[in-house]
Amino acid sequence: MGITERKEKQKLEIKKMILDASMKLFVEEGFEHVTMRKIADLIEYSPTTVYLYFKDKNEILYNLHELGFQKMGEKNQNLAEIENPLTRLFKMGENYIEFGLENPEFYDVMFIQHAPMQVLEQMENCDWKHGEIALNTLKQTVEECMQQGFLKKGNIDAASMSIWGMVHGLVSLAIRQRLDKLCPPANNFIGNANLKTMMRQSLNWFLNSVDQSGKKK
Amino acid sequence: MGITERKEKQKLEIKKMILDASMKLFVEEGFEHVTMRKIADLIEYSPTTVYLYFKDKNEILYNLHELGFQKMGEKNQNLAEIENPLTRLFKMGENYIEFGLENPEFYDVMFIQHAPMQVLEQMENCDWKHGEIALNTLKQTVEECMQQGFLKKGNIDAASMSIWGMVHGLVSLAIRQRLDKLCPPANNFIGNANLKTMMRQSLNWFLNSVDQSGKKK
DNA sequence: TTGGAAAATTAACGATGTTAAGTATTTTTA
DNA sequence: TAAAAATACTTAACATCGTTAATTTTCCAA
Repeated sequence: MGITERKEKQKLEIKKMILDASMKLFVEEGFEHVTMRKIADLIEYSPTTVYLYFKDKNEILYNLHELGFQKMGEKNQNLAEIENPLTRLFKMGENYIEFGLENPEFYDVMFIQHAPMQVLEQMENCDWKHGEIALNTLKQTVEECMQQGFLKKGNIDAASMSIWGMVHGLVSLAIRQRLDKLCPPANNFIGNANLKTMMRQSLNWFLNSVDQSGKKK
Repeated sequence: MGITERKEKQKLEIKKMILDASMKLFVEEGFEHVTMRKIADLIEYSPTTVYLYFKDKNEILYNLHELGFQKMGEKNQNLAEIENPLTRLFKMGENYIEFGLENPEFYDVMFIQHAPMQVLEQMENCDWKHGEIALNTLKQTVEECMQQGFLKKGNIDAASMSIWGMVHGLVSLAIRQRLDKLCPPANNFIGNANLKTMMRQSLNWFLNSVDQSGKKK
């Protein structure tokens, strides 16, 4: 029955068009410019048509949040080959910060906006799959670090949360303009080298202080 | 000329009424329920009257953000008496986390929402005074910790940002529902003891790992 | 008492997300 | 192939939002 098959393909195509349009809007014009009507304009359909493919705006944002995790995953492909778990941990942090500063709109919908979590709450299996996966790879690395004496042994969950918290804290403060006026040269902006350098220094200080393996280097 | 004086007092009173109404709304009903019309309803004036006392909604939110810092300052009065800088640092973190979990709406407008920073950008002297003051007391404590050998000596700014980043990261992840599904007992909610305990453990692990003063205790 | 400033209101504009009802289009059935 | 049924899409509308312009009411001074 090739006919329903084709129809489903068309349906998926339009879904993709909608998501592409949303992405274009929020990457190029920022989050608040992602509106149902502008999306409809871009794909040249009427606003209500969008509702035939997505339940509501939150569902669109949920899908964008998923695409964000996909994009972040791609950036993290350079981690697998790093043997030393502490070096890997540092690179993970560096990747995370870079991703956030380079893709502030994606970062926003992944870790700051309410919308995707609201969608999650109304699903039958309402786990935050993407968050769990990401956190688990962090935990794994933290565990390796503890086993090899790079990190003080202790509650792996607590330690992982510290580290995630730290990098998320830096990135989200930057994205929400809390560091613009605080970091030395007054004219910082997201993507600015100064900001990134400062954040890398913070990460560096943290991991150096935390490193228990005698004096490394 | 007591007449213009009284008028100014009345003007201030209405300003206060507006801010009180806004606070009531966002504390009791959450951020997105703070609307100009609801504020007007509460103070029993027409919506446009609010604009005679505040330039726009952002300016109201800016004032709420200021009140938040005031409230946070009150909570931190228990710090002055703590001699040991590392103990003080821990208490600072604990206070910060508690404040965030107990006043999520205040925390939101202080450290997450765009609005207050947008107001700042259009002021002549556009420093983020409140942020700077708070960060400076943190820096001071970090410096003391370094001088007394509790923390690895290094860039004070970087170290301070690490610590602020960490606690802000934890609180903002919690406030934006990123920890609800992640922390063991599935039914976490803001204000929940589990969440708070987990965060304290993270803070604890962090500061213990970072502590350089031989084996304390 | 009246004229003018100050304070407050009404009405409206252009957005927003979303729903209900109606129209085209396409597919299935007789 | 023509009628019936299902699908796809649009138009119109609702309630809400922040905000501005024009208008009315209130109040004080000459």
